[in-house]
Amino acid sequence: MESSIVTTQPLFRGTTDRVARRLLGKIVAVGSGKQIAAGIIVETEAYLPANDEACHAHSGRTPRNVTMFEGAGKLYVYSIHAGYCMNVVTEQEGNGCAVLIRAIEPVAGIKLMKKRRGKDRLIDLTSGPSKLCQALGVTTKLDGINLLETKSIQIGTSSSIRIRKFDVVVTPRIGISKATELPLRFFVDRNPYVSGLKRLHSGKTDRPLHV
DNA sequence: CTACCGATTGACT
DNA sequence: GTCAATCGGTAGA
Repeated sequence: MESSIVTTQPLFRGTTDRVARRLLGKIVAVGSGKQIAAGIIVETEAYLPANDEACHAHSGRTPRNVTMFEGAGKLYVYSIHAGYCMNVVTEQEGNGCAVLIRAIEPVAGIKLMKKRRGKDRLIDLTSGPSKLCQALGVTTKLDGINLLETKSIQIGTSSSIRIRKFDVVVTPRIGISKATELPLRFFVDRNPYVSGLKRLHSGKTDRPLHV
């Protein structure tokens, strides 16, 4: 069921906010065989190349954010507090922008994710940017990797995973102190794994994407 | 070198 | 609801 994720270059093409929207409903899979862990992306945020004070690249290159300037399709992983956050770099080389993956719905490797997280309930595995990195085993070792070339981590579609039709909700980004008004957070309406304030959903959060 | 600070999480009132 | 632990990155002396 976790077989062959199809990753295509057009998936990461276009403006950062468009890519953030497009990544909803796509599969992210890390590892292979018995050690695979995977989920469906249900929440993202866009960090723009210009006029975005919340973007790590806003003040130019630093050792941490170099990957953000390496063009669409690179994986940008950084450490924050006691964990990691993973992003898909967007747009052309030199722009400095990315899409943060904030939440996924688990679909494969649940046992492995529970072990890595030290939690047993599904809702505690991947309902936040640092949680999902821990569940998937993503660290800064994967920073800078090219998603179009590697098999260590794959983001795309899978013919063996059926995705339910879904509505998208757009809100300001959360957890930041600058540029807090820009509507650059995208999430799957009513999906229980979305992080943050659940009252922003249109109804009960009981609608998994995996069917 | 020291000091400050998060694109967070989890424990607690 | 509030709040502190945590640690690598960053800026500044």
